[in-house]
Amino acid sequence: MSQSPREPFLPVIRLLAQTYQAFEQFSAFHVRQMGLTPPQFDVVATLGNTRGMSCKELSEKTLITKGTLTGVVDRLCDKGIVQRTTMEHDRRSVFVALTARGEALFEEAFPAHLMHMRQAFTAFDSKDYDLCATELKRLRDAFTVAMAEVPDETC
Amino acid sequence: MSQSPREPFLPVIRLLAQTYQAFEQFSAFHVRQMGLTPPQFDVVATLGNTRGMSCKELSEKTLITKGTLTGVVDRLCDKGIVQRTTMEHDRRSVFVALTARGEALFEEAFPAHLMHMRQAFTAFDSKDYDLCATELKRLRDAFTVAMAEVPDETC
DNA sequence: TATTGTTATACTCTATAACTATA
DNA sequence: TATAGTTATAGAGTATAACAATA
Repeated sequence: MSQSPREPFLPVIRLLAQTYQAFEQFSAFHVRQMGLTPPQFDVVATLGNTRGMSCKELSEKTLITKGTLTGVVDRLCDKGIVQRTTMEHDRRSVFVALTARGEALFEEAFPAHLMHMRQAFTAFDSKDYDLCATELKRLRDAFTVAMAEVPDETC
Repeated sequence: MSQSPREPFLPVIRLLAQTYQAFEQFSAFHVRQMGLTPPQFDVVATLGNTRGMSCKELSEKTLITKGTLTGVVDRLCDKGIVQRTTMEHDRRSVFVALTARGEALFEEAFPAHLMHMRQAFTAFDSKDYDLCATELKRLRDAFTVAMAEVPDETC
């Protein structure tokens, strides 16, 4: 039923979507068991093993836009997992860091999450990882380059 | 700064997330220019070149759960892009199809979207597509298998 | 009883832009 | 003026479960 591949990238796009959805489903399933949403877990994982960072930096690393990040951080504050402090040298900046409780959650949840994810890779050897990483990198860069060339079209 | 790769799958997961985000950004940018959200476009693209299908089938193809799908289809109905009809032989089912206007949108928007997406793949040859597809398939199946083995853990 | 779809909750995230306070 | 964050809007998608109609 599939047409002749006049658009040879279509299967790749479809596969990428399917792969990500499968990953998301598998990952989010476990994340929610820890009482976090995927974006919240993303923030916690980013703050883990650091002393904290500004909202700007956090936004860049998680790719969550600043407006949305405020809300996500709000909810993590409510849960007592992260805390905000204004920075001394630039009082426009807000420093976000894990609380003691957040640290504890990270120490426990992150390894547990790794263990969960590891189950998906039991059949992979180091050559497989390399191949996979190489192809993903190529794809990622293709989209990134294409996106960088587009924005002018907006106006 | 990156630790020794005790978890060799971590780079792969990170790359997958980055790749999908880059794709999403590039794709959604164009989808929104057509006045649709990504899930709405997904539905329109699935209905395109078909005579329509039940919500159940639509839900399976788009991976949008039935509860959410009702809302997405509602909004597409409001826009006059799809229409619902109850099915004769099984009156529990609802048949969803593009309207004439929806068809027109599809005929115009889908090729335009393909052209947009094609820009990301200018550097790919047929060998690249194959490699990429192979690795994505392996990853997708790994997550799918792992997910299938997990649910019992829930109880 | 099982299935299809809608409804009802209650959140969470999203985009966008205006706004505040610094710098 | 420019930057970092927050707030304000207005949607839109999500999970979940209860529900109605039909099979």
